[in-house]
Amino acid sequence: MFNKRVKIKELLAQEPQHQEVTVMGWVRTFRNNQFIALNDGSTNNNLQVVAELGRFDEALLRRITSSASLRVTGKIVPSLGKGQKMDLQAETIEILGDSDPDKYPIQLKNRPTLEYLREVAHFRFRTNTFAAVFRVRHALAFAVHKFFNEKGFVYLHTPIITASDAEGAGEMFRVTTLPVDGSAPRNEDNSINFREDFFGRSTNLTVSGQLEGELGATAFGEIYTFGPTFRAENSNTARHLAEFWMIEPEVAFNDLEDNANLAEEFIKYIIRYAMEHNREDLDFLSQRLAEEEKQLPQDKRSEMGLIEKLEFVINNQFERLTYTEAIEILRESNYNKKKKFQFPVTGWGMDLQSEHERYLVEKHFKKPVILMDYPKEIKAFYMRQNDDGKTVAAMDILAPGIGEIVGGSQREERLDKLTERMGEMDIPTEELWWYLDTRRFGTVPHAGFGLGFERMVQFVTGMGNIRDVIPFPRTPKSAEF
RNA sequence: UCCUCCUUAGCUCAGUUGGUUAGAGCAUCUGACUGUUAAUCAGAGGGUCGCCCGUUCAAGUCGGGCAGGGGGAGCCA
Repeated sequence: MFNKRVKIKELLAQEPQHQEVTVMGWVRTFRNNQFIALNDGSTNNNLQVVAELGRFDEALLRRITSSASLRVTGKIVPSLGKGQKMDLQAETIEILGDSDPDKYPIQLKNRPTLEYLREVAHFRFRTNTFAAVFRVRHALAFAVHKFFNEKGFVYLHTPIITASDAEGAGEMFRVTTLPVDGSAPRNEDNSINFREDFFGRSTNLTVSGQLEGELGATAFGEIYTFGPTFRAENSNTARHLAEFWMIEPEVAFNDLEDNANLAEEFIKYIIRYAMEHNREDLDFLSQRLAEEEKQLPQDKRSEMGLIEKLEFVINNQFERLTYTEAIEILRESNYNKKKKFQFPVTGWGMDLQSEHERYLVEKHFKKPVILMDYPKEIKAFYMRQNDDGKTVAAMDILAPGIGEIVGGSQREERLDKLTERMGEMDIPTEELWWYLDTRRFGTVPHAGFGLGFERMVQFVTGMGNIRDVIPFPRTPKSAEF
């Protein structure tokens, strides 16, 4: 009985010809004691249910309130009104669940802010903006798997609990079953004795699946991971989360250029997929963004609308240049000469500040930029050393409005070079014996990258805050829901 | 973690140089109307002005501390 319902999205695609249907969903608005805008989450477009005057009990109509859930049966007829092509002429209306309008926290007519909706995140999917965002998120996630599957990659589940703390990718969350009240077993020097812990050693939540990914790549040829990642950094920004989802492909026999090609093709593919399958939601989000930007001063508004921006990205080559070239552009820029940068461009070897990256992406090139070959001092130990002795085969992709969306590199496959670098950077080689073994037995050139999924969702939906593109955000001092 | 701004009704916000009973729109409730499109019209209820301490005859308003949130920065994806 219940599964006989028709989805509103399918219904709206049909022609009204007095077909008998059952729909179920949640009330968005109830106008004129007669017209119910019903939404079932399949689309932002509501079905107009008409409860003919006098046909239904006063007591029943009283219960049709914002977000009450209904089962309605009736006939689909051409609408007499102007805003929609069809109505559902209700024959029976059943309240599945009441919603007390005095207590329900979201009144759509009040234009609740994104910040407020974050406080009632358990209901925010019932708003058009969040419904659109999370349907697009779904499409992008699905496209990730589709892309790699079509290319023959193996989806490898790397561990969420890891023992190595040698990756240097940031602060970690400890995983333990030892008591936290001070009664944990101690060593002679009073440090915690983790041999007594669940895993018999100190463990953490993963900050990256890359090292394990490399183990897969050097057997399957190409793998990707797509899973949760955890960073215990005290980062309070619109683009950081303590728990986020990362996609990490790793490919044997690829060099840095292959790596950049893969990343660019991948990004374009998943955007195109969302454009083809979720056009309505993207149109809605594009409009939402335009509305929001109307309130900004002219010079702060985007030059392109959301749809326009996405089309531009999928139809144009990303700009590729080396770190060294980027430093030159920045040094020669009028911005730098007029001392408009907060951090002056001092010269080769400096780490790029986000204002520098933004200048390159948003002012100079006005498109996504792939920066390659960074000084080895500012990059991780596993990146392949270039012949110049100064740089490593690193690659960052910077997206307009978001900043770094991809970080990757060709990996150092030469055992001696790798261990030498680990020594210089105080990375314990003993702990990573299994990682180094790939360089001892059949080592191959290989490369990979990490793409922050939420940042990608931000880019595609135009949402300014990363907390609004993950269903239940985890950030410092915040883990409700 | 640093800089900066904010916190007043269920929501979004006004609130003057400190001064009597703190306002509006929307939401909610009651009534009217009935092919509406954020329906409309009339009326009603709704406040420990984030929390604590201080200055003052008097604090929503001034000062200090704390908490939460926004924007920017760092770390990064």
